[in-house]
Amino acid sequence: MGRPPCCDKVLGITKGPWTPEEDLILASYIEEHGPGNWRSVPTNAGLLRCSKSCRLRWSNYLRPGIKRGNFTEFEEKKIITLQSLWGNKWAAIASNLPQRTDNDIKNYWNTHLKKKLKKFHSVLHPHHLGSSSKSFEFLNKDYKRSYDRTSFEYHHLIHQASALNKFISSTITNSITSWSSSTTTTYASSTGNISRLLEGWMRTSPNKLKDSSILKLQTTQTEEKVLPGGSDNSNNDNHNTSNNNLDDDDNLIIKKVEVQETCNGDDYLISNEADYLESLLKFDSTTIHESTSASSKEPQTTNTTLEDRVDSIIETNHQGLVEDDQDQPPFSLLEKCLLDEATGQILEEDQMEISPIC
DNA sequence: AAAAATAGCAACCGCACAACC
DNA sequence: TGGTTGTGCGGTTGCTATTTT
Repeated sequence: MGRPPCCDKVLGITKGPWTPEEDLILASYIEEHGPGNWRSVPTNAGLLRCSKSCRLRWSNYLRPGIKRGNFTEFEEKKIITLQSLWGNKWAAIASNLPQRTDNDIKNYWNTHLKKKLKKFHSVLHPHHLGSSSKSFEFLNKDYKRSYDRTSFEYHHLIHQASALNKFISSTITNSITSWSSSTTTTYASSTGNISRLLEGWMRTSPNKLKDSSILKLQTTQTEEKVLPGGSDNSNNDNHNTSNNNLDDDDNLIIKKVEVQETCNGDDYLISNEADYLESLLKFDSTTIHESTSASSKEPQTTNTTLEDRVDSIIETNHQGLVEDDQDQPPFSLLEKCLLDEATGQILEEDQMEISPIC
């Protein structure tokens, strides 16, 4: 069976980068008719593009409300956290960052965050160099099954979670200064995006739009100001990013020294596991109850052994994954710890809770 | 100053799945 | 019930800009 050939196999279909004219045509059409029925969009709008290409262009670039440019430290830590929980579920992650597209997040992960995590992994496991491309999959994997508390994996998870927690805290703290000085740009509408495009296009092709009606359209249809600097702005963003990367590299070096200083023996593992488990137990039992078991109203006892408590945490976490109809997202305490301790007031900062993965 | 290497990102590709007929 | 279509999604590619040599 299988799908018939995509329309982009048809001769005469334009591929490659979109021109400002095409963007304008598409945006105008969507604004008039609304998104949907993409099959008919190229024909009706008079575009020599495949429907898929139109949909992607709209959803990843022209759609109103898309924020482009630098990711904030809050967005960054949210991506790191969610990726560690869900893996490469970019659409799900993007749903928690409404102004970002899945493609944008994916690119940012692949070009920035993955490198940071790779370095982090190499610091943690210098003897496992080269196997760090999936640094945090241990969380995602372990998230999906129950644990044997006597197993090596269990202790390894606790250890890595502790290290991850510290890493995120360190990265966030170190990046706050650099990120806070950078600015992000919100493109409130598709016409705003097109204005930016036109600006950039005119810079590279100053003669192209000399008498273009599109230019007139741009200046008359939108009251929005083109950002000062236009494409230069993005260049500045790139510079900022580069500087940030340098900063992060320095921070990672410092971090490496710190880790090496504290990783001098087995005591490190034991003490940190103990510390981390202790930190887990500091959570109010009501919080555990509310975040993982909305259906049960029974109060949680706090007079239990450490092992029992951890078992309870993991068990409720596991159940949380199974029960789809819960009001609360299936967040484990471990994950909540990572989230809260690593990011400070992550939820308070933004008044936005993380949606459960579908 | 020029060539090579690298980074960043927009766009493409192909699979999966649900809705529809 | 099975085929077709539309859409969503994640992985990958290829172009351009920037940095390094």
